[in-house]
Amino acid sequence: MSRNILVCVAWPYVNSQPHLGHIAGMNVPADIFARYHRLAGNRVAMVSGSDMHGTPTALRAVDEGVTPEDIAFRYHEIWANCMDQMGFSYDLYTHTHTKIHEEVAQDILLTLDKHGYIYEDTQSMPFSESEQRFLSDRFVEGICPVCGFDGARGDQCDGCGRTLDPTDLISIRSIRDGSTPVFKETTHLMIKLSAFQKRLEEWVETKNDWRPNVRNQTIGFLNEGLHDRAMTRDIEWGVPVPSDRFEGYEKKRIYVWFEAVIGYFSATKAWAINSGDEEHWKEFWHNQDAESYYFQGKDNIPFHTVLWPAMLMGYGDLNLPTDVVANEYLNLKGQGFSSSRNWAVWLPDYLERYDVDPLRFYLASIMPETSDSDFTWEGYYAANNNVLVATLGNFIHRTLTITTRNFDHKVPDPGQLSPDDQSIIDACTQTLDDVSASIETRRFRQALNQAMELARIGNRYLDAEEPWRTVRSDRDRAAKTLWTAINVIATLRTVFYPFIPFSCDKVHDLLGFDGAIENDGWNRRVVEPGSSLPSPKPLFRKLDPEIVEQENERLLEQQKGD
RNA sequence: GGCGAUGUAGCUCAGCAGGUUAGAGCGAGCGCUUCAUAAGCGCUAGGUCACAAGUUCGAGUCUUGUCAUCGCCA
Repeated sequence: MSRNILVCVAWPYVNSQPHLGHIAGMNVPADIFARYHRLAGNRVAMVSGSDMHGTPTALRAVDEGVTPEDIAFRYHEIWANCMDQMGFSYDLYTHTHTKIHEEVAQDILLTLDKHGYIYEDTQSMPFSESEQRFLSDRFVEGICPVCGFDGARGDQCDGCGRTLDPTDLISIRSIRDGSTPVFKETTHLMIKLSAFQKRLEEWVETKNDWRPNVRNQTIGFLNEGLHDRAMTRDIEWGVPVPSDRFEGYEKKRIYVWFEAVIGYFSATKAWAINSGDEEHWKEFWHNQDAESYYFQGKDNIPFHTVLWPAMLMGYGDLNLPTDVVANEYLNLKGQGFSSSRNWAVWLPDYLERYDVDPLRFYLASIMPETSDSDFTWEGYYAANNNVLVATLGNFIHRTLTITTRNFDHKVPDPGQLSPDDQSIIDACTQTLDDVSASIETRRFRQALNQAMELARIGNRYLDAEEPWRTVRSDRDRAAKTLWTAINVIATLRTVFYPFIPFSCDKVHDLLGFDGAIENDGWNRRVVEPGSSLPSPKPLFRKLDPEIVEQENERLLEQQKGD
């Protein structure tokens, strides 16, 4: 029975270009998951896009003296291009500065209000008299009252890490013009999160298959008790507050924490409209059998396991997350990726010089599923040359080379398989089942290892059967061996497709298959005896060992040059 | 400060309803093979399972405490 699978990927804010740390824990697993499900015959909607209204984007605009739109669209374009080049198979990759997103976000706000979950409250906020505007937390700085660091922001001190309130800052000033703000009362809309406490607790209780950190952190968050939160703020950049319902909010916007998550919903609607069936989104949000998976970083867990579900509950009749797949972080040579310090392998830069699949493969193999992991060029090099080329690529290439040379570019007819041959075919079936089960339960590294194990089985099988020898002494024997090995390749094509789709398309062609892989389903497409095979070409490029040194140099240069 | 996750061979990780000599892949050493992008296959070496105390006939596997890393909250 075909299922409806909604794949939601975190919305990056667009204040820099993407680097490997951004994609390793979110886009890569989400795409593996989505491609697997499509191949398995399920209906998938995979959506995400740029969070245009994030504070970092507005801050960068201040730094550069341009508008937030300029920054947001500049980087959105780069992101969208990279997503495409990486083969991340979004059904829609959009952004939050669209008409439909605005409408949907406002509709959610108004509906929550109609259901009694919105109220007004006043708070004291820094106000710039020179600019006649309120300054949100990140737009003021001053001396930290705890450690004395001069440059602490309104929300946090970078000197000691302490969380702050703007009122705590000594010698508070605006980061925009250095003027000293005064504190003024301002009114905001609040969401009554406390109303959802019990329902959320009961709901989370049922989620036994969530990863331990997701589940426990959510329970911990709920145990502290939910506090109502402001969901508007004094800023010009963002989604306007509906003026026919709320007066005096012309210069306020919906708070980005509230609005950005709505992107999952608005993007599904936008995708449905694009696809020509406006109601199609309901199959993923209303249909109670639909499943939804949210791929996130570990810093975002409560937003997706508590706040967003609360909003959905308050709105009514929308599906809550099936699972929130939160990954840890990818580091770079032991240190966290940092845009500001230019400590990063930038994706556009990578894509200019290297292939996509080796990166997808390496990132999947070191996916930070249970703890932070580390990208190194040594590791990348080794994964490419010692595993991708040596184990997988070599198995495929040696099999096809012997076959095409000795059987006139035709798939040999195996006749009756021996028990040894049959056990290899059984291993193919087993691998399909194993990889499927691992991806279903979101264990991506394990799935990848299980897939690679089949290539090792294939290599051992060839070494044991020695078809290059039997092709002269016992041609029927060689035919059985090679037909069997080619069927292993057909299986590898399937089980690796979620991870390295570009290479699997090539394998599909090397096997002389027609049509698209996705039409073949999650199975071993049986290779027909007598069908013709093109001349094999190596799937992967071997890397020169020197690239390790070069790339490490490059990282240092990049930092210096910044 | 509170909460959560993580800490197992050089590297990446399994193992955790407690039970024979702690496993895999990569890397290293040795050997075999030559169909293959000098790729493949086999064997070997390599671990005080972060540290300490405790429960138990028996603990990477349970309890408590400590330390380290990362994240969240205050």
